[in-house]
Formats: sequence, structure tokens, C-alpha cells
Amino acid sequence: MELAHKVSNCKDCIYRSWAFKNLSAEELKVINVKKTEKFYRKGENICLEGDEISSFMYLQTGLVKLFKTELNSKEHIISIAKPKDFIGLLSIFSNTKQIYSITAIEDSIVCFVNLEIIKKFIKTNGIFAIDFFEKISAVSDSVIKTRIDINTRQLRGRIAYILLFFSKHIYGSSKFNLPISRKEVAELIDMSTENVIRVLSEFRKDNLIQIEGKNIEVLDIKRLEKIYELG
Amino acid sequence: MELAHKVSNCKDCIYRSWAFKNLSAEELKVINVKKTEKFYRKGENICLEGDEISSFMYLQTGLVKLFKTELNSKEHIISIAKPKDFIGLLSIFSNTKQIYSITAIEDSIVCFVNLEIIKKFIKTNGIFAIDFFEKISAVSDSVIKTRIDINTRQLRGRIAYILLFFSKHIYGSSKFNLPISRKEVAELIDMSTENVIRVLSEFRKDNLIQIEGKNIEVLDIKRLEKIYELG
DNA sequence: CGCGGCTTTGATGTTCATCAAGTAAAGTGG
DNA sequence: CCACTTTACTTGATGAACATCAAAGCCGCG
Repeated sequence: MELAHKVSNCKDCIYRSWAFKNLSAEELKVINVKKTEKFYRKGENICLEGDEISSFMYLQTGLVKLFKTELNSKEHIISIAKPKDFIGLLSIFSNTKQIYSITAIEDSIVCFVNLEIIKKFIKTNGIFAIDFFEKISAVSDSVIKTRIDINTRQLRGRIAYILLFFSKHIYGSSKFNLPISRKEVAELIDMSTENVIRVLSEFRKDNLIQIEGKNIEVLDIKRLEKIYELG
Repeated sequence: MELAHKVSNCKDCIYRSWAFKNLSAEELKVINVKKTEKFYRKGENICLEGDEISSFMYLQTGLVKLFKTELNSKEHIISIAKPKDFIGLLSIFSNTKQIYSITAIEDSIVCFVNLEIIKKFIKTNGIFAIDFFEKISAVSDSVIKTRIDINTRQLRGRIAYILLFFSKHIYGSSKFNLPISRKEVAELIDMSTENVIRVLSEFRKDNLIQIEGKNIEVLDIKRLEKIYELG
């Protein structure tokens, strides 16, 4: 149930100042006409592995997960993107097809801009090109760094990472509603669902966090950071 | 012992057709004047974590490793770059300092092109910009894919990966001289040195490979590929 | 020649996934 | 709206996968 709905003009978009700040009024108009905004309900697929890539996808609001389906039909989550992240990583330049699937994990609005238009502006507007690449490079670099951070840590460190990730990076609050299931947490940080639960319970008993289903509150961020750092 | 030695003109460089094929003769001349080529002996550092990034680094010949030093002074290898790979990943756009260290694991020649020149050409030559990004995106994407491939497999699958990586991707031969130590293999695929050796011995006993120190010959590539695929 | 680093094998212990079993929550169809 | 089914969550017990420790041989290098 993808509701296509053109919203405000790009020039009023709160994200204009982010990725598209270096486009002229004229260029912005072109994008405005050609762009599509789609609303996705939590759980809906935005794209699937193997889909043709024809658009640059920009997350306006919400939260999405980027994942890969393994041979054994298990899912492996690569990253979680938040507003102002471009989604789909660098595939848009190096592949013609999506190499990951993307699903909304919260109600989300994604802005699709035809890839040819983006490429045209890269060619014709150098300042935009540089700035644009700085931004998408940062996202890719951060994915690499995160994968390493997670895989060099053991379970307690990984759970600490996830808690800090949502608390600090995504919600900016010690209290938050975990947008993904325990199973998805497991798929994101390479551990079994049971152990995700076990370590969370352990942290609760140690008064590091408080849990009520999906509602989590970080009680002792300092100690959590220490656990993360020590691995 | 970095031997700086200007070699042939860029326009005769065998790699011109690769990353710089879309530059005009004029533009290539600018690069030619400003570039520096350096020779590194096996084991020498090309750059260290924290170094200022001022150049785009392009591997002409040899082999280098990209790694990070952990808190406990252990090293973790992110990737191995081969000729025609640009080294340093996307940091050049998203950071001002190197986030990884780079060391030659075989005698190597690295070509340094001032970053400002690259950026200038990105701004002024759109075709070059697009092509350039396609290439560096592919390298970053491949690093992400590899990290996932490795971390979703267990030890036998990881060793199979390494053997196939060097045999097919790096040397294009079933016989090759492993350029890194067992310890470094361990650092690259997240396992202990002892288990690297153990699995290699196991593979030798199973007639999958033949080993004499660093000399390795893949005897049964089909079975090795199967082990890799099954994890 | 002797020292340190790399390599190898075996023994031991820890970390973690898997299995099992039960409860709670969330869809689904009549 | 309620029985029904499925999916998510939780805890304990077990075993497998893997790191770590220990010891010894090997090789290159100053």
C-alpha cells in the first residue's frame, strides 16, 4: 500500500539545506517536478534485492533497514538508516541492480529522485558533486566502521552498541521504543535471538537498563559505554 | 626508505585507461606534473591512522593492506588492495585524516595525486566525475560485501574464502605465494592464528590444497568453492 | 649463535548457538 | 468478538565452535 503523495515544493523541504543545498533555484525546480515521495507503513518493502536501480533514494522521515537474504532464507541486516541518510549505499554508482533489500521499520517517507537527473547535476554542477559525494561517502564509511566495531566485540559489547546506537544516534534520548524485534537485533549484530534476550535480561538485572517489551530506558550510560569500549 | 622516483609520463601510464580515461590531454598534463610516485618495500608503511589526507592514492603495482590498530594494540585488517585499486577508501571525501593505516605487503608503487586537483577535475569535468565515482564506489561496496561474507561464515568457509581470494582474485593462478603471515590471515578474517593453521592443515590432509610454508597450491577448487558457499 | 617472531600441534576452557519448552502477544478467519 | 494460529519473547540445559594456553621446532637476523 504505497501512497504516492507529492508534498511541499523541494525549495521548502527541510532537507534542502542538507544534500541539495548547492543546487540553483532552476536545478531544484527540475528535481521538484521529477521527484516522487512515497509513504511506507512500518513493515512495507521499499525495494528488494535485484530490483532495477533507477532512483536515488532519500529518507525524509522514519527508519528503514537494509538487509540481505541469505541462501538459507535467513536475513542479515547491514545497516539502519535514519532521516537524511541516502539509502541503498553506493550501489547506485557501481551496480544497476539493488544488492540489498530495504524495508521500513517505522512509518517512513522516502523521496525518489531519478538517477539520471542526479548524474546530470553531478556533471554540470561541480560544487554539488563534491558535496554530494562527501555525504554519501560518510554513510558508506560509517557502515564499514560499524561492521568492524560489531564483529570485533563479543555479545555484551554488541548489545551495548545497539542500545547506545538507538539511544544516542537515532532517538537522542535515554528512553526509546525499540523499533525492531529481538530477532532483528540478532540479525543486525550477528548473534542468536536467544542471546540477545539473555544479555538484555542480564543488563536489566545489573540495573544498566530498564525494559518493558519494546520500551527501553538506559539507566547507566557511562557503564554501558565502558562495556562497549571494552568489547 | 621511500624512494621517490618520477616514472613515465601519465599519458603513457598503463592505468591511464582506468581511472583517468576521461581526462583531456591538458588535464592529464596537470596531473603529470603534480603527481608523485613512491616505491615501498614489503613491510613499509604507506600511511598511518591519523595522518592528514592530502592525496588520492592509487596502487600501481604490488599489494597493500588496510588495517586498524585496536585499543589492545592488536591489528585488524580491513581489506587488501591490488593494482588499480585506489587505496584509503572513501575517507578522502568524508574525513580529513586517515582512519586506517596502510602497509605494503609486497613491493609496491603508489601514485599520489594531490586531492585538490582531483576535486578540481570532479568540479570541472563531469564525465570524469561520474566515472571516478563509479570506480571508487565499487571498491567500497566490495569491502562491505566482503566483511559480511566473512562474518557470516565459520572458520572453514573463511579459510576457503582467503584461498579463493588470493588464487582467483589476486594472482589468477592455482599456485601462489601467500604474501601475508598466518597471523595476518587471522587478522583479516577474524579468527585466531592457531585456527588458521589448523584449518589449513585440515585442508591439506583432505587434499584440497598443498602447502609448503608460504607456497600454496589449490588442488580442488570446486570443493573449495563448495566449502565457501556452504559457510 | 642466540634471540624473537612465526609456525605447528595438543590440551583446556570459554563463548556462544542450538535445542527444548513454555508463556505472552499479535494477527486471522469465521 | 472470540477461538485459532502464528509469531515474538523468555529461560534453562546441552553441545559445538572457537579462543586461549602451553610447549616445542623452525627460521631469519643482528
